[in-house]
Amino acid sequence: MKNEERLVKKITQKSKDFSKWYVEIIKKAEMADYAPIKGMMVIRPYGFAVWENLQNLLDLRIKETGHSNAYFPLFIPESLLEKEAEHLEGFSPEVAWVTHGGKEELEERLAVRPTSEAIIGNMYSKWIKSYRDLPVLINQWANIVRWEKVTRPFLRTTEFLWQEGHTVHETAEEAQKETMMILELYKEFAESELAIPVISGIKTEREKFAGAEATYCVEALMADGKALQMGTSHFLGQHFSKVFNIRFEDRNQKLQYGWQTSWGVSTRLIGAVVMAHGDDSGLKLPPRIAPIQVVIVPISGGDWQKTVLPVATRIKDELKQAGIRVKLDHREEFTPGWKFANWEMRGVPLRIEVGPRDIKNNQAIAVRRDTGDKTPVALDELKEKVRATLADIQKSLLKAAFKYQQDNSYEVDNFEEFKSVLENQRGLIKTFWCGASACEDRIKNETMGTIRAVLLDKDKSGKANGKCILCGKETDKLVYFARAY
RNA sequence: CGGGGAGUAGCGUAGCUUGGUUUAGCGCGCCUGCUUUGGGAGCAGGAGGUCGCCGGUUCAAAUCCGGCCUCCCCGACCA
Repeated sequence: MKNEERLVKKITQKSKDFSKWYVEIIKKAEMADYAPIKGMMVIRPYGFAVWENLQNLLDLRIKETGHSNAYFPLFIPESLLEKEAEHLEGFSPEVAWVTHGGKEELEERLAVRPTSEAIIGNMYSKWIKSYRDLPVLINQWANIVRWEKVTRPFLRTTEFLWQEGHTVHETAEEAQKETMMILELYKEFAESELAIPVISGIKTEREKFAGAEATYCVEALMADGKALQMGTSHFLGQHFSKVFNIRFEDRNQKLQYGWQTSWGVSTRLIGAVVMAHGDDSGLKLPPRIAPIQVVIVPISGGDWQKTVLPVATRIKDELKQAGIRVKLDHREEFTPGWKFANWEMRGVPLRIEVGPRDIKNNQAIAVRRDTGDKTPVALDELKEKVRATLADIQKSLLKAAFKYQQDNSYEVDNFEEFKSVLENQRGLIKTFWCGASACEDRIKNETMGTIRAVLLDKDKSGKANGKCILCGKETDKLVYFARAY
């Protein structure tokens, strides 16, 4: 008990003030820091290393499914952004404009991209002439600027990093298939790499991407009971191809407009990882994306440099050779206890302690960040044990997050109960909705709950019909409600 | 964007109401030395500040006034 108190003495408790806890962890773990411009942050090396790991793992999947990376301009001429009316209307409140080059005012304002459909559509119209040019499967990793009014590190920042895929297909079916394939890819990625279980579905008219025919999404439930959108996959139909004139001659020698998709995930995912797994001692990073998977803390004291350090160094080399991201913390200016707490703050999944006692027994102590379990491990089994434990930590983080999601999911069918859940427990509410924007709006006004996703048929598991939670009308739309970020 | 709160050393803060007693104080951290080191070490000595920025009032401003910037909370808006 006393130990636990000491561990948490410097951090705001997660349960007491979630948003303060969140910001504090991000700053203390040196993930990010505020920049002197509203809503902008610096992603510090430790945070950026998480992003790089996450990026590599996702990039691999994007390429495995046939896409290539490219890079398009940061600026979009106003005339291009204006072409798709809904798109412009949706984004115009958040666009940052460049009006001058040096001292001269520009003839035409340039938007700093809030997303790249317009500039990419413009280029695609030049590149696509025949069905033989299709499909076009391009992704770009880029920065985006949206002038948001309320910002929070990683979750919503004025500038953020993301990937955006932009594809063009011969047929609606093929584009639809791509949209769904990416949705599944995001879901699999979130669960197996970030250890965050997600729900998926389609957005309502109100919530869909400006200019899309349909928006599909993956959403996760955070520790404060609010939902966070983790990624979106849009079926764009021919909205953009018509205004950007992306036409091709099809197999029957007829001119046709291309069918498009776009999809993206951002640095927001880092915020999701922080919120989903962290606790009162700091971050808990899933081993798959942790910049440091194993930290070795030698117990200093006496002639440790001659006895303990060589063994610790040997362990480091062995693990490194096995492809494990390992760090040996041999700093003399800090005591072991301080290092324990510090690496816990940074969310390193596994700690290995080596001291004089261990050396006598030819062992080391392995301590898990997720459970706190301490286990002696024989030195000659260490490599295999570490590998297995990291895999197990990855699994158990997902399991714990999944349990949380289950424990905070509700199925209700009367509005009073619905209101009470959103007011008190929060969490995800599965219920029926008639499909009318009027009901959606009223529910939002009265409860602050929004429809995060309309379940796809395949996820409904037998529940075909029910009554709208608000108006009682018979409907087949099963939806997830939640308060959202 | 509206309402409320805040900004003093790397972090947390006292001082502000009632301007001068402050050479701006304290805790943690930092530096040096010695002793320590299995859950945030101890002692001794030391360094570190344009009091968010700009301007005004005054003999005198961290303190009073105005403008601006940034952060937090509540709402509106929004991927």
